[in-house]
Amino acid sequence: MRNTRRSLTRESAPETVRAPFRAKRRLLESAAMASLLESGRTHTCQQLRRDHVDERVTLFGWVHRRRDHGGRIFVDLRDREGITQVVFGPDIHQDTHAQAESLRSEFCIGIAGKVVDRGDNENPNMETGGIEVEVDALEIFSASDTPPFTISDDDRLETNENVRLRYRYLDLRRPSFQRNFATRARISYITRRTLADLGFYELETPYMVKYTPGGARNFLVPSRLHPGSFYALAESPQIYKQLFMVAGFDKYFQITRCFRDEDLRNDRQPEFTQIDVELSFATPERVFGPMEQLMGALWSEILGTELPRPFPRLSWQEAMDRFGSDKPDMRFGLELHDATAASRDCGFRVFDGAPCVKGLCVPPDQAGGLGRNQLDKLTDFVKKRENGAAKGLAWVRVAKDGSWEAPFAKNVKPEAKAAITEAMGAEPGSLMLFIADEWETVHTVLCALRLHLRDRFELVPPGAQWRFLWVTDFPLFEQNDKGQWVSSHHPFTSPRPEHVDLMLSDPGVVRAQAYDLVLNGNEIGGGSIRIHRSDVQAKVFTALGLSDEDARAKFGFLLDAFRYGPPPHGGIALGLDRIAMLICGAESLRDVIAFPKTQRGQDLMTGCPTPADDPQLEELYIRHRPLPGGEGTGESGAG
RNA sequence: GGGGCGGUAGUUAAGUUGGUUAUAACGCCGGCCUGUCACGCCGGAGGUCGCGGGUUCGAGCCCCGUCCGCCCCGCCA
Repeated sequence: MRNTRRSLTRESAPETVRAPFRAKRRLLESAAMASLLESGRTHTCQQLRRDHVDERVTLFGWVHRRRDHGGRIFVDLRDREGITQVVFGPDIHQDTHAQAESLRSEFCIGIAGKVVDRGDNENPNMETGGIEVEVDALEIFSASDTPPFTISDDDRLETNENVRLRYRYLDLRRPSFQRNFATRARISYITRRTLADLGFYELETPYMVKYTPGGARNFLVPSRLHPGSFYALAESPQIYKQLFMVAGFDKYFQITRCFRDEDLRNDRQPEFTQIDVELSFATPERVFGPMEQLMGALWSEILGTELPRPFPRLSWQEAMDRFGSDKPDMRFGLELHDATAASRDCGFRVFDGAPCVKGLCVPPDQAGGLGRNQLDKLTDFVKKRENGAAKGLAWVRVAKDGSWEAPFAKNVKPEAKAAITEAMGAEPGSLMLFIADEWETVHTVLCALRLHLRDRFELVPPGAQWRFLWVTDFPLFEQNDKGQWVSSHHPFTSPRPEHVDLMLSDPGVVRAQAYDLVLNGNEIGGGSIRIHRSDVQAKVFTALGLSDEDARAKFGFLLDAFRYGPPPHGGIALGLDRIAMLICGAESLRDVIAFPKTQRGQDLMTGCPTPADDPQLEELYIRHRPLPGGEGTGESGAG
């Protein structure tokens, strides 16, 4: 449907006029076909330089752009490596020049000819701009419909994402994508080489696994052989890699796909790739070492950057206190300051009534950029975060004499003002921004505000900075919205040994031997030391409110395995897609995943997911309920 | 589940208070052109204004609903 009109305009009119010419050209094409493809290309479209002048070369690629001057036709020939200008002319080769008149964008062709120096006509904007190829043989491997958008990295030709996703194979032809996927391939290669050299076995685990409750929502796969039963797509190889340790494999890694049926984001896809690692006789440091080595190899070989090692470590508590985040962006300051103690009984009801009062102190040189209007916008910003958890933003401008300019200034006792100003590290001209609320709200909102100001004031100095960070000692448990204790990481995470006895009496303070690898505010990996002692595991299940029967039903096979001499072990999983995104400088995960899904989980190219046929469903003994808002016809496909 | 931005020619966009034949650029088609490199010049074709309903003498524009894309919160390590 979509190309009918275009092909008509292209084909119909000239077909009659040019029929004899075309017949002749077909003969020429078929004659060339045998030779060029057969003999193969001699170079890529990136290689030729002045050194190659006078050589006879063969290039294969796509018509990137065509400039027809009548007596001269210039074609920019593009392959995955680069672009080379090739030129046709009657004085170079009469028939080939005539043949080249039919070339259009994205035709896939092969050319042969002589490399010539462009002399004064060189193009300094092209790496191959010093030369061109004078073509004496052209082979059109295949023609192309007019592409729906121009294959280019030029911002001025930017196309809507839905169109690009529908023609993903064309979008991927752009030079920037070609580069990203070349980089991604190198990341995979360097990862395999580095970890293999360190003695890790690359082993595979199943994708179709037993459903385990908790954590992310699973995709389900119905079993035909067991009607009414389902596999789950693995949300991670977690349990299997632990069983590898029980099996005595000692060190394992895998570059593997994981599946999670949760809502999508810029940096979250329903299927994504992890570098999954586990090792026996592990301590956190024995996990960090190889991972730092891996990161070092990636950054060194791909970006030419030598990362300072070891990476800094920060406890979860300190990360939260100072940055309000368990994945702080360490490239700039603007840390959180605690004014809770200083503002006790200060007279301002909002502060007095809050369990936690903390804030950011914007230094004088940036504070000037925040007028009343801007502050109102910041207030709106914080009110909208976390489903509107924060009730407002309190701001104070510190005047030259240290006095306060703030809507509520006269409510606050003078001695409290001084104490708060001091606690915030403010000086004359500073702007203090406070959130007074529950501990969690204060920190999450200030974290969001901190990142917002980072972007607003461009607080990250220009130039690539890579601030890796290990965040350690996460809480072992957290409370869900029903007040139940649940695992922060997963139930096999080991508590710090000295906290084992606190698990039942004071679960909230127990810290886990769990850690995240953070880079510039992005979580790029996370892992833990696992529990290998059944008495400790039993206490965790008790703390989680899991009965023996429940635990056996859910994880019986693992508990059984752990009765046979499990080694102490631990590991980590790194997000390969996110790492690729950061190394490539991409803004979205979609830029480093070849065939991504949209935010609603669809593949716009294939149109999936699609309703299943009745016979398929019948075979699986599946019948779905009436669809929301529909008649139950399964009508939910793309429109 | 919630908030925000967007959807007009193949593509990117403009479109006034609701008013006659919906504009432009790029692309496409035809012609010309031997040094372009975002080639240039002349001519031409191309529209279900996302979809459905409503208000109106009249809707791209106003109202209601709905679909799709992106960003964010919840959710998710």
